[in-house]
Amino acid sequence: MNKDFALTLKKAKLKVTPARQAILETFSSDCKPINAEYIHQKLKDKGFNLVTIYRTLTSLETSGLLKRVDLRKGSTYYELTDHHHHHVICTGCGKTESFEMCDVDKISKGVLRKSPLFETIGQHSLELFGTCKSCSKG
Amino acid sequence: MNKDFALTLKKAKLKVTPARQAILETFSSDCKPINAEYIHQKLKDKGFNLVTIYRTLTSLETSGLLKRVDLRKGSTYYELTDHHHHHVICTGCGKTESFEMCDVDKISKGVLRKSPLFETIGQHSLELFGTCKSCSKG
DNA sequence: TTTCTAATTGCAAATCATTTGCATTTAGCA
DNA sequence: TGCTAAATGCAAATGATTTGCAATTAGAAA
Repeated sequence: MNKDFALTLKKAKLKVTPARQAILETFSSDCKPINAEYIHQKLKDKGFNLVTIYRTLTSLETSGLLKRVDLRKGSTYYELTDHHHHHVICTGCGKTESFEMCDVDKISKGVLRKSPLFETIGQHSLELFGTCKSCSKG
Repeated sequence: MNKDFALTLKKAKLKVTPARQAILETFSSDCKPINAEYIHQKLKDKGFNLVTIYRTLTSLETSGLLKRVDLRKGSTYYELTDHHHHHVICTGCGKTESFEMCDVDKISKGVLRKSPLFETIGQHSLELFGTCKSCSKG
C-alpha cells in the first residue's frame, strides 16, 4: 500500500493537510466502513479535534473521494469511493460482511432513461440486512 | 383504501392503540417515505407526543410493518413494508422519485449462498443519488 | 362485565451525533 | 517571502432520538 495521499488530494483539488492525509490513510488501511468517532480514536495520538474529523469527512465526500454507507447504526459511516462493494449487516449484532456483486449500474441507467425529473445519477446505496449465524442461534 | 389497521396490528401481534392506527393510516395515505416530525405535524390535532411517534415507529418497524429508508436527510424515514419500491434522491434539493425495478432478491440469494457468516437476509436498501434536472441547470 | 397486569403514553430531562461561530493557524499561490 | 482563503481548534449550539418515571389503557383472565 503506502499510497501517495498528497497526490490523491491534489488531484481532487483539495489542500494537502495533515488531517486529510491521516484520515485517507486510515481509510486505506481499514478496509471497512468507519465513522468519525472511530477515526478520532484511531488517530488520537495525532490529536485532531473531532470537529476537524467531521469537516474533513465532509470535504472528502464532497470532492468524491469518500462515499457514505448507511449501516443503520446511528452515525454516518464512510468508505473510499474507489472500493466499490456493498454490505450485509446483521440487525442483531451489527456484524458486517461485504460483497462485490452489483447490477445497480444497469438499474440506474434504466431508471434514468424513464425518469421525468432526473438528469444524472452518481451514486447508489445497496445494503442487505439480515441475521448472522450466531445471532440466529442465540 | 380505508384499510383495517386494527386487523393489521393484530396480525402483527401488537396492541391496537389510537397512535398506532393513526400512524399506519398516515403511511397508507402518504405514499412516500416520511419521518417522525412529519407524522407529528400531520397528526397534530390528535395531540400525540413526539416521543410516542418515535416509539411507535420503532415498534412498527420491529414487527415488520415498516421499513427504514435512508434518504441521507438527517432524520430517519420509514415506509410501509408492503410497498416495495426504491428511490432516486436529488443531492441538491432532496427531491425524490420512486421506482419499482429491483433485482436485489436475486443478489441477496447469491450473497447468502456464498456467505460464511449469514443465516438469513430479510431486508435491503437500494437508493440512487443524483441530480435532478432543475438542480442541474441552476 | 369487572379486575388485573403488562404494555403504552406523556412529560421532562438526558444523550448522542453533528454543526456553527469565531479566533488562530497554515497551505499554496503571487 | 508575504498574502489570502481555506483549514483547524475550542466552546457552545442544534437537532434527532432516547430514557426514566408516573399515569393511563388494551386485552387477557376471572
